[in-house]
Amino acid sequence: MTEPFSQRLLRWHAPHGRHDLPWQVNDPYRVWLSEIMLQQTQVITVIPYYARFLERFPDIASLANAPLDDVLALWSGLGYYTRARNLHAAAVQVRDRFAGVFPRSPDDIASLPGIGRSTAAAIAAFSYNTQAAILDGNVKRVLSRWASIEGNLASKAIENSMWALAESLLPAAADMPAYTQALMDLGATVCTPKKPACLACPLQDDCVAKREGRQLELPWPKPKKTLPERETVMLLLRGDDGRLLLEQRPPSGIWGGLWSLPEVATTLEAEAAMLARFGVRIETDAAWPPLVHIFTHFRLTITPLPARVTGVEALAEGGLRWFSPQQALAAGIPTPLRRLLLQVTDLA
DNA sequence: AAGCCGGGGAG
DNA sequence: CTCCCAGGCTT
Repeated sequence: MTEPFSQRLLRWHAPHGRHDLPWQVNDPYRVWLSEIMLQQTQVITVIPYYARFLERFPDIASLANAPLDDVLALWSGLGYYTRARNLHAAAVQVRDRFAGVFPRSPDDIASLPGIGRSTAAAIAAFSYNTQAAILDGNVKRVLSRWASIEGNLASKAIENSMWALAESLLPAAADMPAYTQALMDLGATVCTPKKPACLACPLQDDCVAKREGRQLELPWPKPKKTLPERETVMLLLRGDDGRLLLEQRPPSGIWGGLWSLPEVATTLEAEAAMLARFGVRIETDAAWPPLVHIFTHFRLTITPLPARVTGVEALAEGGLRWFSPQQALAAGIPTPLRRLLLQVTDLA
């Protein structure tokens, strides 16, 4: 009779798991913040953002009472900016709906914006020893191999069965924090996508994929599609004092809520478009060489177009604002603009 | 059920 | 280059 799934994981985790990550503390705010930052983002990337964020917003109250722009500025470069918007909105809800105390039940936690079933379970398990299962990319890979689950992991049927399996494997409440961490660590360090270290795995004895030698065939790969190509022209509108004119983007969509350069479809229509949209007269110079930015779902070619503003009376309208290069770098801006600004400041 | 939403690490 | 990461929300 082999030891239960959870006990083998716990026994493996004690010597081989990750025990010194900065958010491994008994504080729901820090756990929550880390879980949001870690959504679709690797640990090594998150660590410096997490430290800066916590220094500026040490508790939920300071986050709830801060302007959204300050939150976005600290999120700048991390991507998926809806996470920052939801994080701020959720802090406000904790303040107003839960009297400033982070909620305890998974359902209450998942009622906050940006927190779904898996993230709510992780927060509750780490903070309150709650017996709730997580189901993230790591767990899906581990379970799909261990139980030899075929099919597209994104499909509803597969997902439902994996939730049920994950719930059935939970240990006693006191073991939930270590168990939840162990599952993540196993997926990140042993049951990896490319070269799983099955001989180091505590689940190798009853892993169906291992037994059948099909570790590399599971989980099924996501159907891939070719990246669409898009193009845009970003206006480098500089004032006599060297400042740049930025436009705040709409709340939803790419780079939602961030400050970026005004965009037009083509270099030829730049002057007419700026006049029509903002009542601003500009004169353009020669375009700079384009730079390419890769998203998950498309490839964006950006042509920087330097220009001068010749009529400034309408600038209060339309979400436009002057930024010095240093101010812009400290604001919530998308990564390609950060790269572009570093070129500009080098030239200045 | 499928699409949208960033950026970067790793191989 | 490709794959995918401590997913959730919208349609």
